[in-house]
Amino acid sequence: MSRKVRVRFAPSPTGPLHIGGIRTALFNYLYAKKHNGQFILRIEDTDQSRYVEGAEQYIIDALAWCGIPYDEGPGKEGGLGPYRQSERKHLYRQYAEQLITSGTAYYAFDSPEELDGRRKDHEARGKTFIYNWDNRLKLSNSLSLSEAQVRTKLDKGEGYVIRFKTPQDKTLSLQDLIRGEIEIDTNTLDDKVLFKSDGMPTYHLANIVDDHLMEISHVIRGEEWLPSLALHQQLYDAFKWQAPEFAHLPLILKPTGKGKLSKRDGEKMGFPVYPLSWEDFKGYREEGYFPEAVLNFLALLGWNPGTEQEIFSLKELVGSFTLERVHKSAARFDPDKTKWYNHHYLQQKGNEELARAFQEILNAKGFDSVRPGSFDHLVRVVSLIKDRATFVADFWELGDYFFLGPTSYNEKAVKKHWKEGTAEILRKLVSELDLMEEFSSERIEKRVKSWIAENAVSFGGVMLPMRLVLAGDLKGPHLFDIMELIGKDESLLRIKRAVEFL
RNA sequence: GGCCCGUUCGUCUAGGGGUUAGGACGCCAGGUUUUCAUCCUGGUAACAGGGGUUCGAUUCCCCUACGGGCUACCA
Repeated sequence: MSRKVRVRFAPSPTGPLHIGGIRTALFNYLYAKKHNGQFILRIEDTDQSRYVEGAEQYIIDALAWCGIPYDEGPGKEGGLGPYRQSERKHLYRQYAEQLITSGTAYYAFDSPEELDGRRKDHEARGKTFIYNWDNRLKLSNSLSLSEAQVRTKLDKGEGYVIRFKTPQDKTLSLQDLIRGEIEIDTNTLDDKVLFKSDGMPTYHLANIVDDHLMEISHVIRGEEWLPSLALHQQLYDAFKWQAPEFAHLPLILKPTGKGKLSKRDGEKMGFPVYPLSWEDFKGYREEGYFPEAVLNFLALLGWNPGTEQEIFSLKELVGSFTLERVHKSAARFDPDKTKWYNHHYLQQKGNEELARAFQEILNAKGFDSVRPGSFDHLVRVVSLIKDRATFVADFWELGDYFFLGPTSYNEKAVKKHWKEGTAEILRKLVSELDLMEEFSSERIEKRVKSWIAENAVSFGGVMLPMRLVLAGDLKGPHLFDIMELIGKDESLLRIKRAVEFL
């Protein structure tokens, strides 16, 4: 009864994958790995007119960046390929014809223009035209025409499509792993095109044929496919093939407003909807998100383990994932939570790793070395500021004063903390600190504290202005740590400069 | 319009015939930090509405409303 688990992610290369697609891929991957099965990538490029250059590579790169590798797919033959439908083109016609022979499909000669005309006509009258049991005998097809007429048309090479002949007056009982039983009255269905006049199959045919040939056991896809389930199930029955099990995932909706998430939302609201950048649209990778954060967030959108655990590694997800716990209802995408996850994962990273990433940003800004010293120094900087960072790129904003003296001072802070005697106090303190040999955080702290005590000045009256002149603002980690890291000369220079300036 | 799917705090969600309806994000407050942030503690806030069934319904059923999807020789 139970088959070997083989699932597939089957995107169409019509553009970049967005995070909804990534989540579908992820759930397929999790299900496969949970059951020691295979995760297959199949490129559904049967519509030549919508093919977008680079989209397939994008899909492959995106999956790789996310860390959900496929076991079989383009460039990774598994014996049941090829995995690009355009390369399987020759396979499909025979299956469509097989259905004609068995009486479950028929040739239709109506031109797209004719059909379009009918649709418009019906629409004008407030009705909807669908090609179905009710009207197919009034249309031009091998059901309404005589055998001789059909023969003639075919011989003449007239364009045709092959349509599925939906049965009449039947109630279909469909099973969905997430939604349970769904009943459909076949009279509400239309006779879908299976094979197009350009010699290519439609999605429906290619999908069923390939899933069968590739021995797919479970079809896990977005909810937008739910209406097609009736057709697909009937196709399996018509071929007398064992159908895979189906699971339709809830959709991902935009953060606010109506509708499902689209690429425009990210643009408007300032968060990525794509894993990788695509043209003008920024990707998660480029915005500084970690793949583990994206995956963790996506996994909890529409699924939960039933416990209060929120942090999951991919491995843990594989262990906990079940389709039974996938939701029925659509989920709104929440950019804030994604950031929270990223903050969490950033804290998990080692300082060296983060320093290396930060180094790249510094290089780009023209700092090839931070201070004589460098990498170790950078690691220390990172260790001091990382807990307040969500992205590696935040490090600059958070710690620019480690690399550059302030070019301006926070006005409000100056107004509040730069009093009349402040300059004089700092001038004296500089002379005091100048005597120091070992300029370590600990020593500086000791020295400053005792100096404050001896001179009977207030702590805040010294510390706040000092911070202001060293960092340009009232922000940052322990002041003496900052001083040690930027060094004695630079520290004193900054103070002197400020005393003159302010 | 037709068909289908759905509906617990603002958001992601747990729960399930009798609960103070739990957690997380966000937000707010307090604490820590003589700064800012992190962090810690606390707080705010929800069962769409109406009918049933039942001793009792947020939980089961029906209707309505609302949300969403599909309705192509696109996937």
